[in-house]
Order: sequence, then C-alpha cells, then structure tokens
Amino acid sequence: MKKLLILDGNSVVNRAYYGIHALNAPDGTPTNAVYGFLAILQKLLDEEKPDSVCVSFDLPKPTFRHEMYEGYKAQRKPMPEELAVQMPLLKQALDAMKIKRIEAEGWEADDLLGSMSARCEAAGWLCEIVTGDKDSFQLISDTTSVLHVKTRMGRTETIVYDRARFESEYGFEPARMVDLKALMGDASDNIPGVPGVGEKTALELLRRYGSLEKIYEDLGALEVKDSVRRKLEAGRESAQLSYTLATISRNAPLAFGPEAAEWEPDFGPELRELFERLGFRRFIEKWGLAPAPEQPAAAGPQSLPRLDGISAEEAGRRIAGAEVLGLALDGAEGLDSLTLCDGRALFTLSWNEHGEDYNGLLRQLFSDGVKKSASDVKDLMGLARAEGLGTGGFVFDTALAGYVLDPTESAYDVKRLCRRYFGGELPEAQAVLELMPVMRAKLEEAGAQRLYDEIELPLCEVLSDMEQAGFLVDRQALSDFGESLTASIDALQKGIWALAGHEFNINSPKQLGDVLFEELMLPAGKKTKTGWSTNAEVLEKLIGKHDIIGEILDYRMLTKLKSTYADGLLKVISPDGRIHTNFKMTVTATGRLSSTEPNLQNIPVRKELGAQIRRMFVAKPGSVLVDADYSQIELRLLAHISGDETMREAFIRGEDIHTVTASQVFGVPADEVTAQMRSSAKAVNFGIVYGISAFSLAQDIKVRPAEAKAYIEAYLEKYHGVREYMDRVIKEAKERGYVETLFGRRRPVPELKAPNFNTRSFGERVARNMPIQGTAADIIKLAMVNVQRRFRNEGLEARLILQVHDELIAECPEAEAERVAALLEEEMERAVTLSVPLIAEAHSGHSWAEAH
DNA sequence: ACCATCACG
DNA sequence: ACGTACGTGATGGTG
Repeated sequence: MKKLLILDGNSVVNRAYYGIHALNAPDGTPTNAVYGFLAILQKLLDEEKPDSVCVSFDLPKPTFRHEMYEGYKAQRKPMPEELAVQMPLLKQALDAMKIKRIEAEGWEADDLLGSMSARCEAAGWLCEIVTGDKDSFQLISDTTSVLHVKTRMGRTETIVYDRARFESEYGFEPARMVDLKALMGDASDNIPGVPGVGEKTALELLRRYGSLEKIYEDLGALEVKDSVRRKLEAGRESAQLSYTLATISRNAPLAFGPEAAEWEPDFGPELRELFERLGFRRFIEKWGLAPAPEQPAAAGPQSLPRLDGISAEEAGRRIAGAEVLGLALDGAEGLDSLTLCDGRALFTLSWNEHGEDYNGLLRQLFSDGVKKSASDVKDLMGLARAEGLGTGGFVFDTALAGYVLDPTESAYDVKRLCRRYFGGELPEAQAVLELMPVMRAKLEEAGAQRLYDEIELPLCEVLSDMEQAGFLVDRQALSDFGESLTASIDALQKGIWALAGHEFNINSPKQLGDVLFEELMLPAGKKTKTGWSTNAEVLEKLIGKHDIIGEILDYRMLTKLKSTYADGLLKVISPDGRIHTNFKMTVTATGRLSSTEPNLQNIPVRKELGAQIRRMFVAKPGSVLVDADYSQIELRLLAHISGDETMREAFIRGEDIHTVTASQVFGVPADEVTAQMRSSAKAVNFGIVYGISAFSLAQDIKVRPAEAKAYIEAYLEKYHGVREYMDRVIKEAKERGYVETLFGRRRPVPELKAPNFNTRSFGERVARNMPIQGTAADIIKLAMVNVQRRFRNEGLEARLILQVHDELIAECPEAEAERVAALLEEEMERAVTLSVPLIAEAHSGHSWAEAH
C-alpha cells in the first residue's frame, strides 16, 4: 500500500516553537519554529518513507463551528509575534521543497486532516497524520494512524498511535474520542462538555457503557453516583452540542487527493538561498544542497604564495626575520612536517624534505626568541617537549582566543574561525597569523585582554607540564582492588538472580526495570524516555520493600568502581607507571578545565569504598604529594560579589558558613543548630549558587516543597544582599546578552530571550551561577600560573600534577614538602583580593587519600 | 550514536 | 501549567 504523510502545520510549528531554544537568522529574524518544523519533517521523511507528503494550515477565518456556537474558540490566544513572523518563512521553505500545502477557508486543520484521511481510505492508501494535538485521534483506523509530536526535555519525539496502541491506552475504539470530548469538554477550544464531568469520570463512563448514545439511552439504568447522574441529566444539551463541535468533518472540499501529493526530494537553488538567509547550514549540508551558481562573486581572503622546496638556509633566514610566525602542523604525524607563514609567504618544513637540517630548524623555531601564533598551543608544547625542544615563544593561540571570546561554541578549529572572521578559508599557517590582530582587537573590546594574556595563555605551559608529569599509580594495588571487586560482584550477582528467580543482565536498565516493576511488582517511580527509571534515587525509595534493592545498589556501586576506575585506569597507565590525563582548555561554558582520557577530576571520594581508589594514586619514592584546596570558594565569591553583609561578616569572623546559614534560616542560635539543620542549610547554600527551585531543593533534602520554599524565602530574607544580587545579575544579563566573571570572562546567555519558559528559566540559572563558578575557575588558573613560576624561580623540584576545580596537587621531594605546602596556600590565597578572606589549606602524604 | 547511569567539584 | 540546580566525562546497553 502507498502511504501519505500529512502534517498538521499549525500544530507542529507550535510544538517546534515552544520546544526549541531561541534561534535567529543572521539578520536577527527568529527561526526556531521553522528550524524545528523542518527537523521534525526530515526525521519523519527518513523514518516513514512516505510516497506522498502534504501540510495543512489553518486560515484565521470563522468556520461552521463558530456559526453554530458563538463561544467556540472565542478565547483563542493570538499567535506570539515571534512565531507569526516565521509562518511565511515556513511556507516559503515548503514551497521550495515542492511539498503541497492545503489551506481552505471555513475549515479547520482538523477537518482537512479528516477529509484527506478519508480520501486515503477510499483510495486504498495508508495515512499518517502528524500533529501535536490529540483531537485527531478520532480519525485513527486500520489504515490511518496519528504520529503524535511531543516536546520533552528540549527534544521533540513522535509517538505512533495506530489502532492497537490507541485502544490499549484508552480502552475504547478511536471514534469514541468524540464522545469523550462531548463529556469532558475541551477548555482550549471552549467546548463545554458536561459541566462537572472531568476526564476521569468521562473515561470511566465510556469504558463501561461504550458511547455517549448508550449513556444517554437510559440515564436511570447507569450504575453511577446520583451526583453524576444529575450532572449528566443537566448537561444533556451541552453534550449534544459538544459532540457536534468535536466531530471532525471528513468531507471538506480538497483541491487534490493523495496521488497528487506524491513527492520525492527535489530541491532547487531557491531552497539553498532561503536556508542561507536563515542560517540553516546544517540542513544545507545534510540535504546536499548544491551551491548557488553565482558563487565566485565575493572574492574571499587571498592566500599568500607558497615557496615550494625552500632551502634550509632560506627557511632559517625567514624564521629569524619574521616578527611573528604563523605555525600549523601538516598532518597527524606530530612534528614531522609543519607549515609556517611569515606574513609574506607560506613555506613547509619537513623531516623528509630537509633531512638533517630539520632538527636545527625546529630548535630555532621553538626557541623563546621566535614568536609564534598557532592553534592549540598547549598540545604543540607537548609535542615539542617530546622532541626535546623548547616550549617558549608562543604569543597567540587562536582556539584559546575563540574560547575566551565565547566559551559556548562547540569547536574552535582554524577553519571555523577563518570563516567567521574572514568569510572564507585560508591556509592554516596564514590564518593563525592573520587571526591574531583581529582576535586581539576583539579581546580588547570585550575587556578580556588580561584574562587572555596573563591567565589563559601562560596556563598552556603549566598544563603541558602537568600532562607531561602525570600521576604515579600503584598498579599492583589497583589490580588487587579490582580482583576483590570481582569476587564481591559475582556474589552479589548470584544473590540478585536468586531473588529475581532467574538470570538477567543487571547492567541493563531495561531488563532490570522489567524484573523490578513487572515481575516483582515493586511500585515504579519516575519514568525515562525509554522506560522506568532505575536510578539510585528511585531504588533508594524502595529499600525495605524487597531485599533485592540493597543488593542492586551495591552491585551498581561495585561495577562502577570496577569498570571505570579499576579496569579503566589500569588500561591507561603509561610505561612510566604514571597516568597522563589530557586537560581540555576550551570545553566548559564557565571557564573550568575538563580532564579526559582518563578523567582524573572525578576519582571517587564521597563513599568509603570508592575513596580507596585514591590510596593507589601515590608519590614516587622519596617524594610526597601536597594537596591544597580552597575552602568554600564559591560561597566566599557569592559573599564578595553580592556584597551581602551578613554573609561577609560570617566569613570575616571565620565562622562555619553552613551553621550560620542554618541559624539564619531556622531562626535558632548557632549553638543550637543540629547536624540535620546544618546539612539542610548546606544544601540550600549549594542550591542558591546553582539557581535553586523549591521543588528540587525539596527532593534533595527530602522535605515537602512548601517547606523547601520557606527555607529559600528565609534565606533570601536574611541574606537580602544575595537576593538583590541574583535579581540584578539576571536583569543585567538580559540587557547585555551575557554574564561575566570578576576577571571579565564572558558567557552569552541567549536563553534569557527564549519564549519557552523552561529555556528561559535555564538562562536565569546560568546567569546566577556562571559568574561564581567562572570566577572560581579564573582564580585557580591564575594561582596555577603563579605557583609554577615560583617552583621554577625558587629552584624547587616540586611539580604540579593535577587540578580538580578547587584543588591543586603537587609532587615534590619529602624535603620540600613544608615549603611547597606553604607556597601553595600562599599563592592560592593571594591570587585575588576579595572583601572576605580566601582560604586554602594544604596537606601532604604519600598517597592522594593521605594528602587530601 | 544515543541513552541511562553515576563518578567528581 | 509548565518542569524542576550549575559544570563535566566514562561506561555498558541498545537499536
């Protein structure tokens, strides 16, 4: 059978509009609804492979329903302006895709869907109706189904309602949707239904008696409460009217049938033009839209001449003579071949071409006096060091500059920056050279020059040193620990299988869900997109209901330790016995570092067993680890930035901030604060920094939302400077479009302008949190640069080996331990002067567990 | 490739 | 009425 896909245009575009983050064309026109609509359309075309496609649209003209009932859709909300401007664009896009539109005056989209599906049934076609409304469910038949579009967690998903799915969910046949609406009404369309009868009663009545007609056949015979009977009696006429209003017409006049809407991809240049205007580069790529013919019009940036086969002598002269050189690696082969740009020409140096002279050229190039601009300087330094070359002389890093200018971009490769700043491509070595002045100007304009020159750029060398140094691991102990985990895991697995009554894969959330919630009939809590949630939070609520729960929680903990930490870390120990993580400087939106392959910033510590892993991270013989961490840096920054007097005073007096908060929030003297109160206050303190909601705080500390709300209110009442700051930061962010740290690191927050409530709320939380988390990141980065400088200047053997956001770890000879501990505390504390004390505390030991 | 889960600050 | 805290990365399962 052939298949028609028909989209309810207004409904789908609404879902797209409310479900997708703000998005704008280069000229500022909002485009999120068009983009979302096309994304949904494309997905459906891929998955459903229809033979015909069309899209229906409402016209804002009264329909027969308005004549019948004056209240009908009287309160229909006008389309928001931001969406209305997108409708013509969407229609243009559909026209350019040669997808037919159905619009008919005097008929609603539903009637058009109903009539087209009737035509399909008559012609022996399958029909799939795509909509975000449930009204069309009445049209479902053996050959007509509804693809229901929902937006969840910022994503759109479609659920296919065919006859079987509908009936299993609703318990009656699809045509009875009309009866349902006749009983319960529909507030959004102003269909009255039977006053006083809601969804629950209506569903129950229909399941029992089958249809509206049967219900009204003999009201006296219904086995229902008298109150319900009276409501039905009083609402008889209203139900009849509602029935008619809710019935979708199936014989609206259509200009064409399913055969005439046959469609296959055939995109002309006007589609590409439109997409370029809207900035839909993803669709242009995905749909392979041919470039518009008049391409050569704009003369892109001009490439400098390449000097082929340059002699070593000539290269040496050019390297010495250039003020700054652009430097780019030629392939994945490290330093085997690289291209330089001296501002006049491009030339390539390679081991193949220059043989013995190549080493000399590299030594010259990587000396301090030769200034270079490049991308990913930290990684270049690593390569240079591996060849015994110097790491000095790097005066610019384009990726790092791109990151400082906007930390929310997905990548900062030269190609991308080049397109952005020059509107075309250039050879990489020329690009990194020419990007330097352009990006420097931008940095200056943003007030981020010092952040860049005094923190980010010098940090490259520090991080390169740290990656090179690595962290020594006791391989044997780690391996033994893994073995002991295996034994415990096996025992737990046997126990779990016995309690379940059969074997299954405990690691599979799906299979585990089946066992817990179907076989053992435990009460299911939250659901995820794919089924029931089995996460720790859900399982913890089931403790005591079945012995299997505790065993599963233990199993989860142990398998996590085994796979990620025991086995996972063993796999990445280098021949030198050390683990060399990779620090990423341009990943996070706040300015923090990230750590990968492996991630050493999430080594367990919160639970006793997990913390044992830290006993295997050790200092080399004769050396110790010195671990220094900031005390409450984010809350101290909140006190400083907000200027809140009560909070500042608490820090100045050296009081315990969580106890003080508890005393404020619960209104008791500090010496009467219980452990429970302090713990709740701690959660509130953290929550405030993250941009709390009462609901989430309630979940976190397991109290009723009303209670959580009262805590937050009391907090903002007592720390009123914090409330004023939080309001101010959002207001400023809305005006400026970005938030920033004390050091001038900016993060754009376009979400604040989104029409979608959730998106906008997210923007507000980002605006509250980023200045705090980001300033803390700036501070520790500055401290790292200063620490490393002093280690070198003071002739210490100490080396930084790890950073974990508010914690620095150094390795040094035992004899240096005390000096290094004092040095770390001093540099971490003096990196910035705040209106409250900034405290760092260092400890030393032979393992990370001991030193922490 | 994506999801669910869980490890960290 | 909405949906529910900021920032990350690695793993095993699944389609």
